[in-house]
This record gives sequence, structure tokens and C-alpha cells, in this order.
Amino acid sequence: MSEGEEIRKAGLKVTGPRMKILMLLEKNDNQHLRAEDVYRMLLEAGEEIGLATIYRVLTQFEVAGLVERHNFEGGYSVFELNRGHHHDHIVCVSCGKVEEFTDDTIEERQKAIARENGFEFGDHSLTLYGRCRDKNCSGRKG
Amino acid sequence: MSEGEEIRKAGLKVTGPRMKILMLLEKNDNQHLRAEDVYRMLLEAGEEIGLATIYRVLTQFEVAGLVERHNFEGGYSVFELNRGHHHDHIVCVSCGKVEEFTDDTIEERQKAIARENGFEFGDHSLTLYGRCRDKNCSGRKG
DNA sequence: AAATCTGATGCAAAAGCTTCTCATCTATTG
DNA sequence: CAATAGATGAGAAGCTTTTGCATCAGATTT
Repeated sequence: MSEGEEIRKAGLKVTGPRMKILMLLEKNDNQHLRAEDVYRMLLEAGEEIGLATIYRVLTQFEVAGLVERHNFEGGYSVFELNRGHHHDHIVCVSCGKVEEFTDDTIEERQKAIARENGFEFGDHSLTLYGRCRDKNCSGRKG
Repeated sequence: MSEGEEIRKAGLKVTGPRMKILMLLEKNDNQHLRAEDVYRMLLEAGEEIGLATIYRVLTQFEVAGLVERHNFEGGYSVFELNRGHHHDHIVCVSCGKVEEFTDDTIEERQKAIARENGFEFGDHSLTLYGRCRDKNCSGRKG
């Protein structure tokens, strides 16, 4: 399927910048990229694009459900393609490494806790912070 | 017990600004305050203090284990006094309301998940994002 | 296929949060 | 009470993200 359809379905015009961003995210669907990363990677690939456009498009894609935004520690957002299957994250507070996981027991408890606290279960996400044991821990990126 | 001791134990000089900040946090230990909130509240109380000092001191208190910093959605940090008892948070993505909870089942699963992913359990925290049903939801603050 | 219209882009400026610089000041120690 | 090591405040600067605006490009109609 051509990516343009997903963009069109979101009520957005199928433009060059949007296609480039979506394709880049598809090529890196195992990573969590910052707007700045997307910008740099596209520039390095020889594409011409403005950083403001990246921010605008990523937000539009988020609203459209095409991508997910996460605000881990660090004061910036990271984005990943919405691959349909729900998952949570465990983030290393030292080096920023991100691992994904799902846990049925926790999913159940989440529903109960949300209900008990008067929260609507649906648009939810869970992030666990810890410290990884990687020998090269202390850098950054995920 | 005088609060000064806690500050001294942390290897910091017991100064006016530090006392003021710590006492303010103690008076508002049911809230999650931003640096800006602490600043405004102290100014309104007639105290003279600089915003840079608030940021510095809060970070020092965090390192010393006196306060906890949380990076919920929104792109800024909130702080609360470390009251000793561990708890997690559920945050409304619409209005920013924050509720605290603890769940033994989830605590157990956290340990297992951290272990399975090669993360050290210890310095950890868990944040659940949802949407609350408050009738006056859509404002901000927590 | 040209004209038209609506929306998208890029740049630069600006906003919001946080950190840094540095001169001055103050808590602690001898 | 002098000396010293550390703390403070004000403003500048840094970093991420948003916004204003003139230009440009899809989409639609003729």
C-alpha cells in the first residue's frame, strides 16, 4: 500500500515533506526519534526540509494516530510509528535506552487502577524508569 | 525536628533560600509543584528569592533524596517532597490532574519486567497516562 | 492543461523552561 | 572575627518547540 493513502485518510494533503517523514519513520520503526533526529537524518539523506515542518507534521501525524509521541525524561519528545500493537516502555535514566514490553497482568491492573481513580481507560500509556546494566551505559539515545 | 538538619546531612549549607523552599514543599506536600510555582508562591509570601536559586536548590534536593522530580507530559518538571513511602502516579493528559497510587501486583511485575530486560530495579518510577472524568477537566495543574 | 483555491512549507523570530556566568554575599571554620 | 568555601541573584544564554508570514504546491474546477 502506498503511504500517501494514510496521509490522505488523515485529511492532510499528500506532500513531499510528509511522505519523506513517514517513510523515514517506517525505515526506523525500531527506534524512538526526536524531531531533531528526523531533521538531521533527512538532511543527511540529501532532502531539503525545514525543522518547523517536522514539528508540525509529527504533531499532525500524532493527532491522526499515525505516530505516537512519548515524553521520556530529558525534556524533549520522541516519536515512533504507530504499529498497531499496544506496548509500554522501560527507559534507562542513565543512558536513555528504551525497551518495549507488554504484560497482561499489568494491563489488567491498569484498567482497575484507572477505574478506581476515575480515569477513562483508553488513551493511556505506561512508562517505567530504571537503570540498565549495559556496559556502555551512560551515553544517550534510544 | 528542624529542617536544617536534613539540609546539613545532604552536605549543603543551611541557608535562607533553602529553608524557605523546603518549608514551602512541606506545607504543600499534597501537590506537585513546578519551579515556577515555588517561585511565585514564595514571592507572594513576601520572600525575596531568585528563580535560578529555585532550580539549583530543587536539583540539589533531588540528588540528596529530599525531593522527587517527575517529568509528566507538558515539557516541564514537577517536584514533591520525598515522604518516604513509594508511590506511582496516574496523570490526566487533558487537564494535568495527578493521582497517586500503589499496587502490589504491579510492583511485583515491575521487578520481573526490569529483570527480564536487564534493568536494575531500585531507582524506578511508573507513570500511567489517561483521561480523567472530572466535570471541570481541561484546565491545568495538579 | 490552465486557473483557482486552500492548505503547506520554510525561515526567522519568539516563546517556554532550564542552565550558566559571574560578581556579590553569607554560612561555616579556625 | 577573619578567612574561605560555597551560595545567591540577575541576566544572558541554551535548548526544544511554536508561531507569523510570505511564498509555494496539491487539489479542484473550468
